[in-house]
This record gives sequence, structure tokens and C-alpha cells, in this order.
Amino acid sequence: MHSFTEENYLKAIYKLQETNGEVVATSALAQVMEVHAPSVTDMLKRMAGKKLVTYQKSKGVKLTERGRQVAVGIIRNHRLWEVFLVDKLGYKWDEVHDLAEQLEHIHTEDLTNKLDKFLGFPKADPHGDPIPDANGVLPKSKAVLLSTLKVGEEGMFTGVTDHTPAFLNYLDKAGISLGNNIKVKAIEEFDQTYTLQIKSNKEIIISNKVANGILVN
Amino acid sequence: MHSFTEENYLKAIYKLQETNGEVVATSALAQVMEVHAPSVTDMLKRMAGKKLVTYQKSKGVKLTERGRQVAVGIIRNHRLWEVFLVDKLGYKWDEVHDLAEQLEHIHTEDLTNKLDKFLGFPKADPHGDPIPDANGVLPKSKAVLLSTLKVGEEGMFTGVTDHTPAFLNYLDKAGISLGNNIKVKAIEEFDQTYTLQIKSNKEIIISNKVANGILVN
DNA sequence: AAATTAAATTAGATTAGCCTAATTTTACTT
DNA sequence: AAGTAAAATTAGGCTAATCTAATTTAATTT
Ligand SMILES: [Mn+2]
Ligand SMILES: [Mn+2]
Ligand SMILES: [Mn+2]
Ligand SMILES: [Mn+2]
Repeated sequence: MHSFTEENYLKAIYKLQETNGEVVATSALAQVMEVHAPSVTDMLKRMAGKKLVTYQKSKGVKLTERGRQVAVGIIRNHRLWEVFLVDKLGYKWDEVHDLAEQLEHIHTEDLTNKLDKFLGFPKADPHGDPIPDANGVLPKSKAVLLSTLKVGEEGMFTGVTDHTPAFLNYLDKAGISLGNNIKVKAIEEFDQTYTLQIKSNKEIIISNKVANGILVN
Repeated sequence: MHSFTEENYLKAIYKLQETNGEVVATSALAQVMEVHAPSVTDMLKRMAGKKLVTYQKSKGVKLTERGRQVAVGIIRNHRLWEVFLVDKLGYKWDEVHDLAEQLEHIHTEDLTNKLDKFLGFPKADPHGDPIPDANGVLPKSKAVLLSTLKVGEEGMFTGVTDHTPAFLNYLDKAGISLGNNIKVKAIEEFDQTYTLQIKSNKEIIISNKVANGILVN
């Protein structure tokens, strides 16, 4: 129905709208899509023609309701495939993104739903990101950055904001896994280094950069 | 690495070489690929440039060793995905072809091998077609058409030559499944209609057309 | 061997998605 | 309000994969 490229643009616009507000700039899209600005302008015109976005010259772009539905469908599919790769094929959480980036575009409603069922209707992907339901409803998460906690506060590790293999790998090495309870024991004033207690036993020290990549509930 | 289109051409050339001999004609490829002849000529030139085929103007095309390897890899992937769709997701054998036609192009050596392992190293796909091993070796089948059997002879149903949903559906309805023992009880001289005994009980009558779609061992 | 038919190639276009260079529009400073 | 910087668009081109129409090459028939 839609090309891989269109679907990737839709996803990118959706995510930019979620994090940076209603209307998305050409330059922001160009950066995410790793193309040059004129390519984006071009693409937006074509997508506007297909009623996937509303585009006003020099005033940015928004998804239409149809565009939003397609985007969320792709995200659903992406996350389900990631669960499949990790739970069934034995991939590690830092290895699945690129494959899922391809698999997400192989989607019929039926396939996605059968996959969902086969996987036991998971609520989240291997990175803790919520999986939209079959109607495109994505539960609003109330997770907060670990870096917003005060000394003495704690929460459960439920997601990451940094999805790079490098970061995920670091967490593995540090022994911090999704679902772990994390308590802030101390925050060094000089450089915002955090001393954490993981699962009420092991204590570790992480940088502020790492604390900004971790979401807790 | 290679585009979906290239991979589909490689598969088509491979299959035509298997059934119609060494060298493949532009027109034959055009028919299989459902494009017009000049598109094929064009594509063959590009593929020859990439050393996937050897192409001589007006003299047809052959796969190079590299081309053959890629083609068999895609076929391996296609058949493994079909097994996944049927065995794990619950699709019927007449529903999986088009999906596998897409999924086959999502392949890294690692993914294919992990999928193979997850599925328990299946020997054949849901249509009885053999699955090439990780080294690209495809076991030569010695199955024969049911229509070559004489009255009184029997064999096990191990594959089809007609992969259309219509035919597969017909077999379902007729109650003939892969693995069934089939014995030829009678052949009507007038129109080559076959009377078969399935699994040493039920007797059914099939047309010559159907007998030509069934492979037995 | 010549004529006819069939198969394949060349020529010239089109579309999606990308590019660079030039220009225009919008935003930010002084 | 004018000037400068940043963002976006336009203009013009490229490649992969397709098409139709015209031409050439190969195969078949007389
Ligand atoms: Mn993608
Ligand atoms: Mn994820
Ligand atoms: Mn295919
Ligand atoms: Mn098959």
C-alpha cells in the first residue's frame, strides 16, 4: 500500500510530534530521516497529495488522522517483531532494532494480529516501549527520567530514552535490567553522578548521562 | 544489499534454469516477472554489471555462482518463513505465499539461521518443497508426478507442482494432505480420470489436471 | 535463399526518492 | 526598521525500475 520510505517518514513525523509538539519542521525531519532538506520538501508534497499529512509551505507538517493511524500501525508492528526476535529467536535487546526497522513494513492487519496472539499479547517491547493495541491506542506512560528522582526515592526501571546499542550494552554490563527496582542512594553535587541501589542489593555508580537514558515508574 | 526486485529476478532465473535448462530467455523471464521484455533486457544489463548473471545480447542469461548462491539463500528464507507462518502463526498452506514473498527479502545470515533453529530445522516447507541448508545445498528430490503412476502403484504425497491457492484449497476440500499414502486404483481410459485410495481407506476420483499437480515418492 | 514471423533490443519517457546549487522566506539582532 | 543568519523552497539532475513504439536480430516457413 505505502512504500517503506513513506512509512518511515510517517513514523518519524509521529515521533517528532509526540516529543516536540504538534507541528514538525522540515529540518527536523531531514535530520531524523538522514536526508537533505529538499528531499523532505519533495516527499511532503507527495504525502500531502495522498492525504497522509497536511503540509503548508514553510510552515511545517502535521499528520492527518489517516497518517497517524498508519504510523501507529507501523510502530505496533515494529515492537511486536522486536518481541518476536528477542523472546522467540534469542536476540539480545541491543541487536533487534535494524531488523525490526525492515520487518515493520511487512504488515497486513491479519499478520500483525496473529503475531500479537502468538506472542501472548505483550504490553511492551524489549526496550519497555508500549505496544499499541489493534485499534491504534497507545497507553500514555507516566514514567519519568531517573535523573528527576531525589536522593532516597526509588522506582522500577521500565524503559529507556536512548535506544542505541552502545547504551543498551552499557546497561547490560552494569547489570541493570528492565523491571529492576532502582533506588537513588546519593547524588554527587559536583557532577551529578548517581549512586544507585539495584534490586535492594548491589550498589553502582552511574553518570548523569546514563541517568538521563533511564525511565522509572 | 540487493533490492527486492533483483532478488526476485534471481529467484525467477534460478527456477527457470532448474525446470527449462541452463539458459533463460528474456521472454520467459518477462512472463514470470510480469513485466514487459524491454524491462528485462534493462535489468539483465544492470545485474550483469553486478556479476550476478552472465548475459549475452540476444542469447539469454545464466546465473553466476554468486547469483545462484543469493537465489538459493532467498529460497531458503522464503520456505522457512512459510513454515513459521503455518506452524507458529496458524496460517493455512494456501495463504502464506504472498507474505513469504515479502519476508524472504528480510534476511541476514544470522536471522535465517536463528529462524531455522527456532523452527526445529525443518526439511520441507508447508507445500513439501525442500529447504536448502545453510550452505545453499538443496537436496535433489526424486518425487514423481502422480500422473506417471500405473494402476496398482502407490506413493506418499510429498509435494505439489501447482502452488496456487485454488489448487491447494481443492486438495483440502478433497481431503488429500501432505504425507498421505496414495494408491492408484483405476485410470479411466477415456479422460484419464484417476480413482485413488487415500490412507488405505477413503476412495476419491480426481481429474488428470489434479493428478498433474501432485508429487509422490 | 528469400520471405515471414517471433524474439530481443534500442530509443525515448515516466515516477519515486534522492542530490547540489541557487533563491526565497522567515526569524533573530542590532 | 534594516541587516544578517537560518530555514525552506525551487530549479535542475541522477538512478532504479518500469513503460510504449520503433528497430534489429534470430528462427521458421515457404
Ligand atoms: Mn522502517
Ligand atoms: Mn524497541
Ligand atoms: Mn519476493
Ligand atoms: Mn512454498
